[in-house]
Amino acid sequence: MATTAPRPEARGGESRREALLDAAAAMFSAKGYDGTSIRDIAGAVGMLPGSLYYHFKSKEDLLIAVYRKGVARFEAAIDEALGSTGGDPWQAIEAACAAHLSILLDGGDYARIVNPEFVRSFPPAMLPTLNAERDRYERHFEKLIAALPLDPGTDRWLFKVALFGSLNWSQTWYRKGRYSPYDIASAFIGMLRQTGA
Amino acid sequence: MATTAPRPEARGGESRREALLDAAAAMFSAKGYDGTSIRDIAGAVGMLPGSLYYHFKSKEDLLIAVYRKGVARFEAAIDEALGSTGGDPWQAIEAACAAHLSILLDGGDYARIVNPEFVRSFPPAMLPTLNAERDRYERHFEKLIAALPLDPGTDRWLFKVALFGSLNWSQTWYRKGRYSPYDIASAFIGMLRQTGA
DNA sequence: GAGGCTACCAAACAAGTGTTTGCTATGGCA
DNA sequence: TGCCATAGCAAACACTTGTTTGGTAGCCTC
Repeated sequence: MATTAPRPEARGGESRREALLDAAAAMFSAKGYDGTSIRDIAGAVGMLPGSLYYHFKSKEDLLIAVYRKGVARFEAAIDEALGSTGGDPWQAIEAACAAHLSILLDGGDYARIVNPEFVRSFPPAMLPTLNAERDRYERHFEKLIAALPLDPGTDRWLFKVALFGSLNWSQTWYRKGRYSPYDIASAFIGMLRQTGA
Repeated sequence: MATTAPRPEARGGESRREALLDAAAAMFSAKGYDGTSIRDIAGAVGMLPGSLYYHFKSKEDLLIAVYRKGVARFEAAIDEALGSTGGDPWQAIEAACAAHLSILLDGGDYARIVNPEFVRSFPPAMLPTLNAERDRYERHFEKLIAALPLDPGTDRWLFKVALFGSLNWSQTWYRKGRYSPYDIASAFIGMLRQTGA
């Protein structure tokens, strides 16, 4: 919970804003956007509700900031994963999937918020802003899929949504222990791999 | 919206309860559980908020009733689909997937509510009740997967969650027109089918 | 035609919501 | 020493929420 905050009581500049973000991410992911009140979030960092409005101009503004941080984590993870992969396209996409899963499943509270099905519970007015953010991320995968040697008849777009479905759905059933993110990525890609091999 | 209601102004017995369920399903699926108020639902059928409590003892009670109807639609659909299939296990699961998708994507408002990611936005106390309902449904698919001739190394449980992920995720991207539920089921099973064939 | 059941109205209740406002203690800078 | 931005407190505002309560019009039955 307490990140590496300098001192709790310090009149600390950027760290207070960061603490609010952490608290918001934790409570949004645990109780949903509507289920979390400004009072909850402010209270979690020892602040009064009104004071939060010094740092964020609205509750929606706070959510957007949390969401952006979430997407950034995913992007950083696959950037790193793709940096250390050879030229084999199947190996590349497996690495990207493993990175995606490791953030989705063990990436903390920020990651849980990026799930589109979670996003549906947000105020509809925010959807365009948030989706644009996520679309950019998904384009990395489209490139990787374009490089795969698939059967000629395979619809690559359907391939993408099938893969993304399997990956993102794992949030629903995943529990720590039995499978690692890498196990899952390897198994899923294995099931799809026979195609054209 | 207006189903086949007898007469709007009728002091109608069971049909009024049904009308409330329809309105609740529509609004829950459109604006979420928290985003929908008792006043919205009652107003949609020309009722005052307090009157709704004659038919349902609480908002949660109403949600459970809607959810039950949703699950029932899925079960009826695959029961029917499996009734008219031959002995080929791949054909059977493809038919079940198509039935599942046709309800998920074109089955109206009730179906949208059954999605586990949607359920996460409900009051946590209701989760056990709702999940038990859904687990029973998923067991149909486990049986179908058990009958598939897969590679020896394939983890059938992971196969199930991968397939379910692909299917249920389609709610996120599906738009009427381009692909039919049957197209999607056929393509997804096709991608997984090479295994052991 | 009296009683009771069904289905609903009308009005309120208490609690919680996001947000605004006015004010103040603190610390750096000139 | 005086000034000003920072960061937050304290208290209220206007509104919405799920729910309860008391009453009542219409119908069916005896």
